[in-house]
Amino acid sequence: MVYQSITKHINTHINPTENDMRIFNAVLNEVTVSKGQFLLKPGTKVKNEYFVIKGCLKAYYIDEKGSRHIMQFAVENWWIGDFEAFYNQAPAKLYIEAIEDAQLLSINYDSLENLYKDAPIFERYFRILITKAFISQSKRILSSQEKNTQQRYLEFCSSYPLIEDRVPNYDIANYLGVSPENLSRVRQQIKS
Amino acid sequence: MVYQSITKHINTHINPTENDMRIFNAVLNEVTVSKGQFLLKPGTKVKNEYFVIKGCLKAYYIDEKGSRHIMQFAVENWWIGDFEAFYNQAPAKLYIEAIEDAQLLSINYDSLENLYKDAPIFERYFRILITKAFISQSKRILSSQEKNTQQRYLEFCSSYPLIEDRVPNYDIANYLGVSPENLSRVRQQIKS
DNA sequence: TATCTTAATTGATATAGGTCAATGATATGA
DNA sequence: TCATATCATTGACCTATATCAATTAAGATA
Repeated sequence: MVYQSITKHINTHINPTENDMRIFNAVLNEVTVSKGQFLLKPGTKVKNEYFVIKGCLKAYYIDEKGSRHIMQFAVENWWIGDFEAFYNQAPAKLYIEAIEDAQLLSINYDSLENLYKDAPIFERYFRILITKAFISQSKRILSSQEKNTQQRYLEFCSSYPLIEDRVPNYDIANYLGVSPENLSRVRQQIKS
Repeated sequence: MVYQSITKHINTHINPTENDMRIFNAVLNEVTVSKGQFLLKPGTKVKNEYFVIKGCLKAYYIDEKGSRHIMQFAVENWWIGDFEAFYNQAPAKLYIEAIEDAQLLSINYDSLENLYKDAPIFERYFRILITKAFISQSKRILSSQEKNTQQRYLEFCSSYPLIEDRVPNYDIANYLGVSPENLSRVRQQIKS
């Protein structure tokens, strides 16, 4: 059943009552998106954040020069969204695109605010999640300053083995902030 | 009085009762540190996070090669700490050093966990703060991928005018992940 | 004020990684 | 199965920035 994975995820972070969980499940909606399709495009108002039940997605920004920058990948049991736009209830800046057919649960902004009122323990759940996201972003910043492409690629592969073999190399290169040509050469070096 | 600035900061994010504030103020401790002194060094267990009442500080990491990487500056009304180590109750990886004589309020880990129990609205306060920190980190990552040194420097100056004229240029260069020589040349270009 | 230390600048050179272009290799879909 | 599009690799060349070294400027201290 679709709520199984998110229930498990929640229980690894907080201890909600059955009632808390009833309230929580009631605000979720099921969403599916097929490979290559978009969950979000820039300019549209960001109503939802998404929890991945099945599949693989990427969130990216396209700058004025037309260059793409992948902010985040998501696979099973990850949350994904345009966090800034969601938080500020502003138009999206990001694309969210399915790399594989995906099944998700969505929560919308107003429901979430109500949830915080009706079941405040979820304030804690999301505080913990955002804390962890903050910490991994800190590592990403440090890594990009401290390490060269090869070290960052190897680090990516060992940190996210479930992602590495499900997304194309040029997306990994992009996430790391290097050109696909450069990543290709680095991968050659690693082999030899 | 020392609690004035933090009380104001809290009230811009949440609406605590007087009792909530009493509980909160009771867990804070006053700390002072003079220019060049350390609030934290790697290896020591991270007991506290700090709110800046007065002064300017930097948090940085020194990697295996001996290179320094500034993760964060803090001036009045900012929180600073080794967030990862604090969250995991692990030994510090960061130095926190005063750039100016500083006056701070500290909150320790156990007190904070108790605070969440006794005055759960602070779960919301810190969720909001960490959300904002997450968003500005996202921007930092994007900026480092999308923009050259000059653009990043100008962006830094306009985003953090209160910091720009209080910290040395080589610290700004370091925060941006470029060499001081490079920043110096970029600053010349901007003038002309 | 003079001295010492720290920070900023400037010059010369090296290099990681970017860009452009072409070719190979895989997938995808009729 | 063949045709087409997508992705990965390779080569040649270029550029932003790093690094090393020296000099100048600005702060701090006695």
